[in-house]
Amino acid sequence: METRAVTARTTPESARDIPEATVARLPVYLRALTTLSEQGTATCSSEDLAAAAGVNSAKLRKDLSYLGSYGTRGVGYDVDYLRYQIAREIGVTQDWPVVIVGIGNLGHALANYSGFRSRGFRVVALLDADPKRHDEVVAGVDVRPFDHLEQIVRDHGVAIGVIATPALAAQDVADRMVGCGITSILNFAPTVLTVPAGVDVRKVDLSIELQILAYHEQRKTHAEEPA
Amino acid sequence: METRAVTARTTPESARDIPEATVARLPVYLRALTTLSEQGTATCSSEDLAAAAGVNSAKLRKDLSYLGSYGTRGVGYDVDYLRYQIAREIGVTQDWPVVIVGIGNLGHALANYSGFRSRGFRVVALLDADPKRHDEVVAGVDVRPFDHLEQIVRDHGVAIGVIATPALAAQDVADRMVGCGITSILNFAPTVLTVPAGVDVRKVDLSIELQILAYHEQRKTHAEEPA
DNA sequence: CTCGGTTTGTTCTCCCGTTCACAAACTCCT
DNA sequence: AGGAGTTTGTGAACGGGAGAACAAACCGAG
Repeated sequence: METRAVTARTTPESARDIPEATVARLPVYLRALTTLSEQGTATCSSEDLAAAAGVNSAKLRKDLSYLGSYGTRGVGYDVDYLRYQIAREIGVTQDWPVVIVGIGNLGHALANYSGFRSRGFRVVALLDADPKRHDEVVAGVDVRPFDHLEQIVRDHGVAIGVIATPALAAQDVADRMVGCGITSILNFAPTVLTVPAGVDVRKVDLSIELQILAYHEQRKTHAEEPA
Repeated sequence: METRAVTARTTPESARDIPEATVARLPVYLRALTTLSEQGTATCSSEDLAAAAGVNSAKLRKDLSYLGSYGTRGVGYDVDYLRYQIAREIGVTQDWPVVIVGIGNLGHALANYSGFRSRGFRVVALLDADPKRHDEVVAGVDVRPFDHLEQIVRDHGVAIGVIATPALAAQDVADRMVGCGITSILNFAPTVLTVPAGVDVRKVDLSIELQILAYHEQRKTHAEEPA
C-alpha cells in the first residue's frame, strides 16, 4: 500500500482516494444499475438508485462524487453511462482469471455461480488435492491436481485465488498461492490466514453470519422477560 | 466498569450495550478459543488470542470488556471459561432451528456445512419450489415443497431463515418468511431485500467480495505506470 | 431571455470505532 | 512479606464514515 500521502494529486479524472466503505458499496450500485438498465430505465435520480441499492441517497451521492461528476444537476444519472464508469473504476471491465482450490460442496457452488462470469471473472482452473476428484468435470472445467497451481497461474496470469478447502489446508494453500504470485485471496475456509504485506485477503464465513443473527435474535426474545 | 446506559435504545436494562462491530468479531474469538482449546491450551493472554483471531490486542481487550471482566490481570484468560462466556453471549449455547430455502448448488453446500451444526444451528427443513427436487435427500434431510414453510416454522419454532434462491424469487421468499414469524434472515441471493422493522437481514454476496478484490488488484498493477 | 422547479455535488457536524497509554491487579521469586 | 515483572481493563485522543443541509447547476415553460 502507498503510505506516502502525496499532496500533488494532479490526476483529476482518476481521484485515487476512494474510502474503503465506498469501494464495498460500488458493486451494489453496479448491480442496481444493471437491474434498472434491464428494466429499460434510461436515467435515474440519486433517490431512485439509492432505493434500488438499499442505501441513503446522500450517502450514494457522496460515494459517486469520489469517482467524479457523472451526473447532471436537475436531471440525474444516465444509467448506462454511470454503470460503465463504476464498472471501469472497480475493474470489472477487464477479464480476471481466477483459480478455485477445493472442490467440495462449496467449491462446486462457486464454480457454477453465474455471478462470477457475468462480471469478468473467469474460472480458469479448479484444483483439488484429492486424486479421486481429478476425473470430475465441474461447470465445464476439469478438476486438476493442486500441484498444477504454479503452471496454471503462470500460463493464465492469475492474480486472484479462491480458497474453498477445509480449515486445516487453507494456510498451506494460501502460502502456495502467494509463492507463485497471487496477490488477492478470497477465503471461505473458517480460519485466519497469515499473508505477507501487499497481499489482500477477504474472508467470507458462513457460520459467523448466522451467529451474528443469533445474537440479535436472542436479545429480541429475551427482551420481553424481566430476567 | 458500569457502562452508562444513557442512550436508551429499544433494549431494556438487562441487555448490555455491545457495539455492532464487537458483535461481529465475537464469533471469530469463539473460533480462535476453540482452536486453542483443542490444542490443549488452558490459558492465554490477550496477545495470544488476538494473534489467533487476527486482530489488535487492544481491540480484543476492549471487545471482551463489553461482556464483563472474565480475565485475570497478570495471568490472562482461561480458555474454556472465556469460550463459554462468549458462546453464551452470542447465544450459540442454545439450539437454533433453521430452514434453508433454495436447494441449488449453494443450498447443497449450506445444508452440508458442518460449521452450522457444530454451533447449535440445526437445519430442520430444506425447501424448494421445484417439484423435481422433492424426492431428493440432502445431508439427511429431505427436500420439501416451499408451501410447507408455514407449518414447519410453526412446528419447530424457527426464527432464522436462509435464502439461497435465485435473485428473482428472494423477495417473495422473504415475504413469506416474515409472514409466518421468522425475524432473522440470511440472504445469499444477489438482491436487496425489503423487510419490516424488527426483522434482521444479513447479506452474503459472493461476487461482491471478488469485485472488491479486483478493485484493489487493479490499483496494484496500475500503480507502477507513471501515467 | 428569465424564472421557477429539480437534482447534484459538497460542506459541516456528529457519532462510532480504533488505537494508545497507563493505572490497577495479579503472580512469582527472593 | 515485599518487590519486580506481567497482563488486564479503561479513559482519552484520533480518524473515518454517516447523515443533514445547502449552494451550484441544469431543464423547461412562458
